[in-house]
Amino acid sequence: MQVYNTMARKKEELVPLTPGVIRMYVCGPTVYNFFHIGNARPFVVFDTLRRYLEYRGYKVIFAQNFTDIDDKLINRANSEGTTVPEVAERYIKEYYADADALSIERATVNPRATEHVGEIIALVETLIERGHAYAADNGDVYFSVRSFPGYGKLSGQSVDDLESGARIDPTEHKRDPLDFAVWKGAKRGEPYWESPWGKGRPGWHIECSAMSMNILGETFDIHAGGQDLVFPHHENEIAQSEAATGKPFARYWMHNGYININNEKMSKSLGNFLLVRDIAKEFDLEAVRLFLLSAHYRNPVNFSRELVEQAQTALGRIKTARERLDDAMGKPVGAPTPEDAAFLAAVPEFRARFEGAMDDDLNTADALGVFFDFARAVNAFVSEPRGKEALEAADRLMKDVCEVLGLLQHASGEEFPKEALALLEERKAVRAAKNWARADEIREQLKAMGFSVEDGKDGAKLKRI
RNA sequence: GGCACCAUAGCCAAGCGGUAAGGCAGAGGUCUGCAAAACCUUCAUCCCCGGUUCGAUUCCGGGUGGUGCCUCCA
Repeated sequence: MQVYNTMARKKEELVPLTPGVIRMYVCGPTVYNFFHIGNARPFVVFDTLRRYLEYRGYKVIFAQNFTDIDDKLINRANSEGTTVPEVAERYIKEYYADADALSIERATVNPRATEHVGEIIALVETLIERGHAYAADNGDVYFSVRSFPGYGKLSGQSVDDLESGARIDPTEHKRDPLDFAVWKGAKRGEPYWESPWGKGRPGWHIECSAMSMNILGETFDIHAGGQDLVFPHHENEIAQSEAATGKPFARYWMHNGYININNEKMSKSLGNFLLVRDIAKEFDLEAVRLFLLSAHYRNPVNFSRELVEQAQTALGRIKTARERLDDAMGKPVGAPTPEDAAFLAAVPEFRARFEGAMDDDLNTADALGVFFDFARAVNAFVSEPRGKEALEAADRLMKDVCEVLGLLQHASGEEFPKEALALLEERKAVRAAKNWARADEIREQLKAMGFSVEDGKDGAKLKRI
């Protein structure tokens, strides 16, 4: 599989450190609120990468952190008159609720910064010992950017260019404006941990270094996140980690593009961010997932209600193909036909095309194109009774593709209300009697109840609209 | 100023040297009591100008028009 490595600025063959095992780390949410659609993109994209790697037979050790201590949590706790752990606990729970609705699989590990403070302190101590960090007199500890020669290698910035644009916050005690905090001395009323530099808490960047290296090792395979994390977050992670260990940190850096809202950048400062929780009130989040996968992950995408509606309709196509295949499997015909043989021969071709797309830097847009081609072939194929073998081959590919893309993963065993079923029965009777007026009336009634009726060869089917 | 990115049909979006995937919307048709769903058919020479090449949407140069990072942010 080829993967675009931000560090190399090109696609590279993904070769894991340990054959058969992929160790990957994705920067997770700061849990001070529900997460927004912009957060959702990396979660969905790299969940899909993880699913595909597992489909390919890798054992994937997937770590995604929760940042559960920082200014935003402290502010939230203060404004609510509650505590930081209470805020964190609440939004971690809500993270899982939204993630589940987006069919994002649970990570192998979800480390929390507050559970790794000991390791963070140890890492800071190492940096100080090695001359890469220094304690300021206010209890802060800063990383000395100019002590690490490779600084800027991920983002392609030179230290001198950065220097000219840097600002110095007068409340900080840096020796160099480029330096950044790896440990923050506690201010009055803030949560703190005891450390060799007094009471304080971890800086943001150091958390990810400490957690990723502790869980995945000093060198691991993939580190991923949103494009906006390239600088400074990931640049700083590299500096801290490699300065401390003297070894390469992550081997492949993957970054997803932005989401715009109605053609406008979504950002905290603009205040136009859209919570996944709110989108879920109007749309099936699986449609949102499909929408997110319908463009290549490195390209920017624009989010609008119209586009999600399109995705929702497209998702319906896939659902229909799945249902039609299920129906056909319920009553296979005995002897294989030439059509069966032809279809059976075509299935591996679809699979190969799908894998080819995914192998090419996770080209989910292309892969979806293959999937829709396949769905059409399935729909055409099952318009007549077919042999078991061909149907099962279709079923396996359909399941594999859905599993990799994380579509149609929600349990569908929904029950229709009794009244609806009774109306459907009545309609069957009046249709037999060719009472079309009453039949149409019932169809309207069902529509008002939220169901559509589709008359097929084997009777009518109810569908939730 | 430094570092990157993008420009493909009404909308969204792949492709990136050999003559334009897929989805949504639209048109015609098959099926249907009528619909719906499904299927079939149909719907683009790829921002502009140069260059390289037998051949360019695809490579190079120059424009034009957008965007991002360099500051908390996925």
